[in-house]
Amino acid sequence: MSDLLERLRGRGWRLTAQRRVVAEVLDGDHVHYTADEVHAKAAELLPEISRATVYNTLGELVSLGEVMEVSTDGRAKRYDPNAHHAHQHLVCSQCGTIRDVHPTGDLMAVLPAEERFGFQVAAVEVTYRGVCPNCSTS
Amino acid sequence: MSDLLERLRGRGWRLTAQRRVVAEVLDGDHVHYTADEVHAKAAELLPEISRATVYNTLGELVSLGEVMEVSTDGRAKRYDPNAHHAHQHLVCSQCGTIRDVHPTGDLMAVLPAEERFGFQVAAVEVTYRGVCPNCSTS
DNA sequence: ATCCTACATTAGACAATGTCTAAGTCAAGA
DNA sequence: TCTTGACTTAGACATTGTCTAATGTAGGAT
Repeated sequence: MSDLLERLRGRGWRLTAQRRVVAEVLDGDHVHYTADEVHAKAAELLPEISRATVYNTLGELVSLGEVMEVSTDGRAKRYDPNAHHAHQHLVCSQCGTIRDVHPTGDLMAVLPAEERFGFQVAAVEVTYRGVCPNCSTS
Repeated sequence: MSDLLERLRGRGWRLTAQRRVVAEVLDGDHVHYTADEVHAKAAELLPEISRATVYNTLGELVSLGEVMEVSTDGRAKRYDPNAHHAHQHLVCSQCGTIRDVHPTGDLMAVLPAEERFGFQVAAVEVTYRGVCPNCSTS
């Protein structure tokens, strides 16, 4: 993630303190924050950052393909910085914990041509749901 | 869908005009309405029906396993009455059209045990994304 | 057929999440 | 250092969903 900012600057991104902070919050593996969580954590580093800027910045990172948008529950969208490594998600039905997972095989190939209805299919998203070890013991 | 109401009455559901109308709106294949769309269509049949009742009724139908909740876009949830036939969804990235599709093979089986992190995995949801024939020609 | 009562419905306030606008600020090239 | 177009801000607004207290009613009991 450290070269993310350089990469974006190469694409004409103006480098501001706000964007730096948002990128810093999203740094790391297995990060799946909501926009408000990103805002809260960013505000610890840069108290005057506004909600609108966080939303704008997240939207730009998604458009640029640097961050994945995940909506596993129909509530707030979550932002996953692990966009450069294809993966899917495993979600706990009780506590909402999200793990990145890697199913085997070609998930696109299992959709037969006659089930594509003339669509040009470009992507597949998979969400596994279950109960995590923490929730199943308590 | 015609025996849905009977089935639910057998489970102790009180049969009201409002619930009848919501069930009628959801009748059919390839239906994927939002709660507000259901409300609008229900209000054509029963003008005084309230939003709260539609939300309540949809929530109950989901709990009872008669209707599936689908969130393909992080916006409004959609309600799919085709809950008794396992299927997945193919969504147009441009116009949002949703088709029911049936991938081959066992989607659960492609998640290796070492990728389950101790979860008891119960369900899998797949969303294919692409451009529909209508949008790709225009 | 009528009555009772627990369950269902209603209007509207409230909550959560996301979008937009107009005014002020600033990064980075000239 | 200056300038300018891109960025940020506060807060209004929009969308979607939830909750509450008052009122209505389905269906069993009589």
